[in-house]
Amino acid sequence: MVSNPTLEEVAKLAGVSRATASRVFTASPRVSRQAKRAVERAAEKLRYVPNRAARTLVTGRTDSIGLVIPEPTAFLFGDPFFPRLVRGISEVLSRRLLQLVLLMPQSTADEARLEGYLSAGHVDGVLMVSLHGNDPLPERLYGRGIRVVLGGRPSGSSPVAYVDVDNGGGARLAVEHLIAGGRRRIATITGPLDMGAGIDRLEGYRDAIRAAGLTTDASFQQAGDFGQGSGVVAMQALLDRHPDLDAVFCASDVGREMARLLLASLDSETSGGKRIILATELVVRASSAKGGRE
Amino acid sequence: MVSNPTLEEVAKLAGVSRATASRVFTASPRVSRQAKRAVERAAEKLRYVPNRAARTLVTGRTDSIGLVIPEPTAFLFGDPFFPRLVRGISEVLSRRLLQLVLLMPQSTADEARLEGYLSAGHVDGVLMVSLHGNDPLPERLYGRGIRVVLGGRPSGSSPVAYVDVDNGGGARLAVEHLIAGGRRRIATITGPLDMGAGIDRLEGYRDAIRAAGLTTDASFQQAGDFGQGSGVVAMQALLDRHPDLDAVFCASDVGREMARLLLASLDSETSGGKRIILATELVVRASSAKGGRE
DNA sequence: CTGAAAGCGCTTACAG
DNA sequence: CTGAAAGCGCTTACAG
Repeated sequence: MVSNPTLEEVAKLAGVSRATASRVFTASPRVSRQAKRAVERAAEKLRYVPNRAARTLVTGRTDSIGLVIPEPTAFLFGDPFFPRLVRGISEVLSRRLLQLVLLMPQSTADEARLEGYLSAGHVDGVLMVSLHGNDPLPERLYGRGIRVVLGGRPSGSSPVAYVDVDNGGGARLAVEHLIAGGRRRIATITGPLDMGAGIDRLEGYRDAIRAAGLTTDASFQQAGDFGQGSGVVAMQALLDRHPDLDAVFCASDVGREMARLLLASLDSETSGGKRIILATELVVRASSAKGGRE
Repeated sequence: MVSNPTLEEVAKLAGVSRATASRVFTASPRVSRQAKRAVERAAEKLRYVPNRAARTLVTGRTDSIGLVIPEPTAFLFGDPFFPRLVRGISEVLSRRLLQLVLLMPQSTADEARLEGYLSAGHVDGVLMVSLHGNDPLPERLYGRGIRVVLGGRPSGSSPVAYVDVDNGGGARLAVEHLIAGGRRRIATITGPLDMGAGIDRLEGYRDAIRAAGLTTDASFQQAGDFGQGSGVVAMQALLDRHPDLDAVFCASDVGREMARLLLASLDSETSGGKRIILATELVVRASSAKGGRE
């Protein structure tokens, strides 16, 4: 921290009390225009910026929000999902003058320290996305009374609020579309099965296959991680097992639209409800048409 | 923030004074084992976490470091340079129990708010990378007495400390290698010319060309932004103008090694010196060999 | 080793 | 509209 001028000094220069000076910076209406002017002038001259720690200590607010993404950065930066997410969240918060603070724990030790950081009152609330299986952080924070909202249903049951899209429905829709197009030997490259999104999409795939009376066994399913690398490998494995596949439902594909929906929901001030599931819509692309095998 | 238990409550439960309790959390040696034990026990029971704002207010430290990357997130996440950078910095800080806080201003308004955030004492120091031309933020922070270190020389002159690699020397080396390999019609796709790295690499290219007595004019130079998309476009433009090119020096190529060097230097505790320029070494790849035009 | 006390820089009832 | 005063939750000389 820096030896900034204090409110006291600003007040003195402006010829008012500290209380009045403070009111100017908290945008209180109870200040005369003269006083306001004098304080603003003094602040400008001294290049005053209110000390955040002091303000937070009394107000209990920090005006910043943490976005926690517990993914290895390499993976994180390779995924087209995240830029949109970060940018969208950033815009929403920006409009409310909230500071977005990105936190990317890279190890268990990092997560432990992060819990301390968040518990100590550094932020007013926490958003967490890309949560895997048994990550205990959300519930621990929740247990401390910290506001936390998850992007994506956690894989287990949890009291923590979350926002999600209808992954199961979206997957079902997609696979039904393939079936309607005449495909019969439909495999799937799943997402990570320790994530709600991965589980739900696989479930949707199965539902559609089952409903159509098609046979499918585990050999038609191959795990991926929503990433491109794993997709290539998985595709290879599927083709080795079933050279005559006529379609593959790729769980990661749903991911593009998710960001948009997630953000749309963030924007709608959903602090009341606990669970928010948004409808999905099917986006039909060329590769699902007859003849394509891309 | 949350209604955490206070130090006072912990002290009471432990049967000691607030001062003694505090000493336990600041790891002061002046505490008896009994007292320490009692305080730790009480803290655990109450799930106590020291209030950061209060501690910061008296110590003046936050134990967190801001990493400012003023790039549009889309671009940012597409660049292989950043994950390594973030991960590396994260590791260094993690070892010292410092919290890394990523800040990505997306607009001028964001930058203005960010200046306030950083000036208000939220972090103990600021790292900034990927600085473009006339960004005033570094100097403004510097003017406030905030510790700031830039990754990469700023394009203009500035009193702000920075760490950089020898971009000019690296570029020269690369082009000399091409010349030694018999290339004569060597073009360059530059980096952004409002960044030190872009400028310096172009300068190195020119030096090598000139020293070899080769002719080169502006038509052999095409601006890029270190990104892949701009590279494709630039390459097209160069080939349109000079279909007989026999080599292209691509400024972005040097970028891979930069991250490594930058991080190596961060790790060497360089708070004393103002300017740090690291030597570059040439990495020869297949595409520079005779016959390649990749 | 321990505690009483001062103080970090703000905000905000409270009483004019 | 304004100011004196209390208080937010800590740390840290200071004096034992």
